[in-house]
Amino acid sequence: MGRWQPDPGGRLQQAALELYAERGYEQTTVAEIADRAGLTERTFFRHFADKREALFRGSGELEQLIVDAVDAAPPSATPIKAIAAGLAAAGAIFDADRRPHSSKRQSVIDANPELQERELVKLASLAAALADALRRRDVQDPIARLTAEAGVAVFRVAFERWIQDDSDGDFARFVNEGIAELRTVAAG
Amino acid sequence: MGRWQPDPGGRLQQAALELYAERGYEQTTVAEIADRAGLTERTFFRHFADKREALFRGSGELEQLIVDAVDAAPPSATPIKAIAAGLAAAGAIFDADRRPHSSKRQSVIDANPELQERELVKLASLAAALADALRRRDVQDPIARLTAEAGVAVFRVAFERWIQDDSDGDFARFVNEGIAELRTVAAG
DNA sequence: CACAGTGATGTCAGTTACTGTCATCGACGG
DNA sequence: CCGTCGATGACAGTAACTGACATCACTGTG
Repeated sequence: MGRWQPDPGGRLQQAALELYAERGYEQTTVAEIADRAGLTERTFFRHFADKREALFRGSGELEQLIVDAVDAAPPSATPIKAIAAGLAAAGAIFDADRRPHSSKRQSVIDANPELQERELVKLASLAAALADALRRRDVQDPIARLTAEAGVAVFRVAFERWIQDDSDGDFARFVNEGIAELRTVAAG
Repeated sequence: MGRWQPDPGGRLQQAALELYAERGYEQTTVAEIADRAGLTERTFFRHFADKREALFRGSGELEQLIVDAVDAAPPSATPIKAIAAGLAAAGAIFDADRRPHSSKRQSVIDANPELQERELVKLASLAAALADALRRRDVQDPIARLTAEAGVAVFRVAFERWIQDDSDGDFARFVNEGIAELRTVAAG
């Protein structure tokens, strides 16, 4: 059948997103996803650890992009500024990937608790990676960890605003807004 | 058989914690848990939505306790101070529940990604509830949300320190330390 | 142009989490 | 003593996920 057609992982991801959006995550079986991609259920599980992961392809690359940007921040930058620079770099993916795709994917996630659960894992992974990046900048714990967690909170707020935004603002702008608000919070 | 013996939910929770600790979460089947509790697998799923939930009994009550304490904080308290008061109130459960139990439970969670995933959900639920509590205090978004997220980060750090602490410090002390460090972070 | 090697896929059997349905038990009020 | 009711048991079924092995298509080598 579909043996040796290109990018099986990508086809599976696309099929999963479509089916999750069409009939809901729970109402979709892995066999159906594999069918639409011209593959078998067994092959699905060779590309993705479980049914949820099909929606989180590329999350590793996004994390790496952000971490690299934190590493690239000048040594003189404070921890929170380094994090801000890292998060702003995510715009390179988001602004290219385009909002419609991100929006569709996010609405699928928002409609299902299991997928939200997995999203939390990805964000926690990001937080851990950011904390590590700060430690490489000789930031001590718990400053490193708290800054990383706060940074992820800013990331979430910024992403949400970016998705809902009409005025075609770029992602970095929303990050900077969130950082400014974080300062206000902690000063209280 | 074990019909009509008291507190079936509690017995199931206890059996689950023991088995997860003895042979690991994945190596334990729900049927085994139910067996040890003198019940059937079907009854397990009447008390818990899934295999993971057996370890998170009472998380709702903990959340309620914290939220109530936030609500009880004086109107003059800043958002971050109200959150601090709420988190400190969790000591009423932790200091009573005693560290050995919390410690055993946490080591089981730390040994398994699926359980960590569920723990993240509970923390996210806490964050959402804290944000709601702040909004009831007329705190606007995104201040409410960011403060709540930062508060949960403080909670995690405090809990970790409390578990590892030798000197019998109470939970509230670690919360206040974390809050102080959060201020340092954001000022950077 | 054969042909062996290699990695990805298909096939199949099996385990287990989880659900729906109905029978049954034990407490409790009348 | 009896009927009601909530909790449990018994049983069948679905679907996620895994292990083992066969098979396909591409690769290079002669």
